[in-house]
This record gives sequence, C-alpha cells and structure tokens, in this order.
Amino acid sequence: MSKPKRADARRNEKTLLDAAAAVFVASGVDAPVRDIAAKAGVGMGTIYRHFPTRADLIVAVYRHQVEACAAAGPALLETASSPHEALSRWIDLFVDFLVTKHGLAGVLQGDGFATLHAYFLDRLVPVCAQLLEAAGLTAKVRPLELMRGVGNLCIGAEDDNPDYDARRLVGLLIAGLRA
Amino acid sequence: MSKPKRADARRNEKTLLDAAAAVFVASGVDAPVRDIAAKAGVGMGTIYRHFPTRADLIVAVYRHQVEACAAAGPALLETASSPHEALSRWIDLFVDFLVTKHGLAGVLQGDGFATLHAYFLDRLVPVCAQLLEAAGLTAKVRPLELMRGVGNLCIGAEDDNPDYDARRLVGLLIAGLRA
DNA sequence: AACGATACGGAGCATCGTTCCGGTTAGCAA
DNA sequence: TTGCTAACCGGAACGATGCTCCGTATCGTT
Repeated sequence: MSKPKRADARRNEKTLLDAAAAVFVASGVDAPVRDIAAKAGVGMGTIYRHFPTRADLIVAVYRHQVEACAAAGPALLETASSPHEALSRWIDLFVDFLVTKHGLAGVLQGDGFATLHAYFLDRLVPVCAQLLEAAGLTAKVRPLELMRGVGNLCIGAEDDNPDYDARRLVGLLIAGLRA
Repeated sequence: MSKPKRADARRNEKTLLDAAAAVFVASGVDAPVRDIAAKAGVGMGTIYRHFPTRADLIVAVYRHQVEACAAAGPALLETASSPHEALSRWIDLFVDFLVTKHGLAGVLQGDGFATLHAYFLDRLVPVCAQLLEAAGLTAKVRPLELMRGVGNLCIGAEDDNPDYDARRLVGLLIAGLRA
C-alpha cells in the first residue's frame, strides 16, 4: 500500500527522531522546531514534511512508551492482587511517563490538542476504561475524565521539584475514588 | 507617598482594565495584547506603561475576586459546620473562580509563572494553610501543593464542557484527603 | 547516461510579546 | 493667559516562533 520511501528520506526520518528525542530531554517538548532541525542538521522544510505538525513529531518520539503503557494495563489486571491495585499501579506508570518528560503533560491539553489527544488518549483511554470497569468504579468517573485529570496534575512536576509532588496528589485523587 | 497621576493616565488605566476584562471574557486570558489595546482605543505603549507585563494586567483585572476568595477563608471557618466542610467549601469557591475565567487556570503555571504566582498564590496559600491546619490535614499535603493541584485540575474546564468536570475531580481529590 | 519523481534547505510570512522614541498634553508657575 | 517641562501617548520596530513555499539537489529507474 504505502510507497517505499527514498533512502535519504528514511535516513532523515531516523535522524530527526533521534535529534528530537535528545532536544526534548535537554530543553523540554516545547523546544523550538528550529532547534530540532539544527540538531539534526536539516532544514525546516524537512522536519515539516516528515511530521506535518509538532504534535506528530512528539507522538512519533514517544510512541513506544505509550504502547508499553497501554500494554501494561491488561497485564497488571492479571498479576496484581486486586483490580484496585491494578488501577493504582497503572496510573503510577502513566504518571511516571509524564513526569519524566519535561513539559509533556503541559502540552497535552494546550494547542496541539487535536493530534496529541487523538493518539495519546485514544490509545490509553480504553485501557483506563477496562481497569475502572474491573474495579467497579465506572460510576465515579469517566475514563477520559480521569486521564485528563491525572495528566493535568502532572503539569509542572519536574521530577526533582520539591514544591510539587504530582505523584502524591494523584495518589490522593485515586484514594478519593474509593470513598 | 505615591505621586498623583495625571488625569489622562488615570482615565486610561480604568479604560484598559475595563477593556481587558471584556476581552478576557470574550477571548480568554490569552487574548493578544494588541486586541486589548485596540478594544480600549489606545496604543501598545500605553498598555505596557500601565501594566509592565501581561501578568500584571491579569492580576489587576482579577484582584478583587482574589481578595474576596482570600477573605472567604476565615469566614467559612466560622460559619461552616466543621473545618473539613470549611475547606471543602473554600476549595469550591476557588474552583468556581478559575473555571469561570477562560483559560485562567492554564496561564497560572505557564510562563507568566513569576508574577502571577507571586500574587495569586502568595495571597491564597496562607488562607489554604489556615484551613488545612484547622482540619488537621497538614500531614497530607502542603498548602502550595494543594493549590497548584487544584489549579491544574481546572485547566481546560470550560464550565460547559461535558467531557471534563473539574469540580468532580477536585471533589475526589479532597475526598482522598480524609482516607 | 539521462530524466522524472521525490526530497531538501532555508528564505519568507504571519503572529505574539515587548521595547523604544518622537510627538503631544496636562498641570503648574509666573 | 502664557509658557515650560515632566509625564504620557501611539504605533513602528525588534526578536522569537510556528509553519509554508519553491527553486535546487538527489535518488532510482529506464
């Protein structure tokens, strides 16, 4: 179906992905597109041809980790001691993912809303739904709502920020889910 | 101490405040500064002389409401049936404030971090601390942490958005505070 | 080797926040 | 009333950023 790309195109795509990952770690996901292009040693046009929008680039960079998180849901449901435990552990995984990427949470409901949500959430919400179902908590929150709430709580949590521990707050939120 | 301003300056300041309030309601707090200047019928220079930074303008526009919220804390502690109740009610007030201003919550931890935090949080955190103290919850969260968490949960809550009810999530967070 | 399809680079456009400065005016003193 | 000056005003201009466009270079096939 998909036409095979030219060799230089394939090479550049990988180069860009690597450069983007590096820049995201160094300067956060808000890093100027120009910086990424420079780091990769390519022009602006190249970056936008491969990733039509900043959101597409972010999605591509983190796709693997999102997949892993999605896959962990059903797995936890099997191995954890209870559905509640599974949900709690899964949320922890999600929080870890967000907190370790500078500003990823912040960008998750900013402008790139459309594409980022379309992927991140569409991929993870069903998993969340399954876990909530198993825990019998569907009446308390809708899956999307919970995901967005957790995502929001992770904003500004720079992992080493002593003034704001997103994990603790998310823990309280989950705790509130059982009252 | 402060020198009396010129008549035109005082007039423009009020004009700007009104225009800003109107534009914020219509287009959210992220509205371009140019729009506000245009609405007020003044130039860019004027706006920046009165309010050195966008954050200063926002603070000025919402100062009254923040003061009211701060004042409500001690009052609730007197009238509510319990310290927990007082805390819960006060948080509701704070959430209402944020949710009814398009995007205010979102801007509260973006870039204007410095000035906005310096005012909004410095003003409200002590009140929150007092309420937490009265409720005996100081071991569960630090006041600043709770405020930021609640603020974050309000991001993207457009008051009429059926997919995201910030009030419910904040409710769960507070509920989790008693487990 | 030649040629058409595809990709590349980076100048260019539009939008924002913010700064700067020449022209204007309020408020006061003579 | 008339000047004078400090304070104020307007908006052009600057730097940063996201994104588009198109002439040029390169690939892969004939």
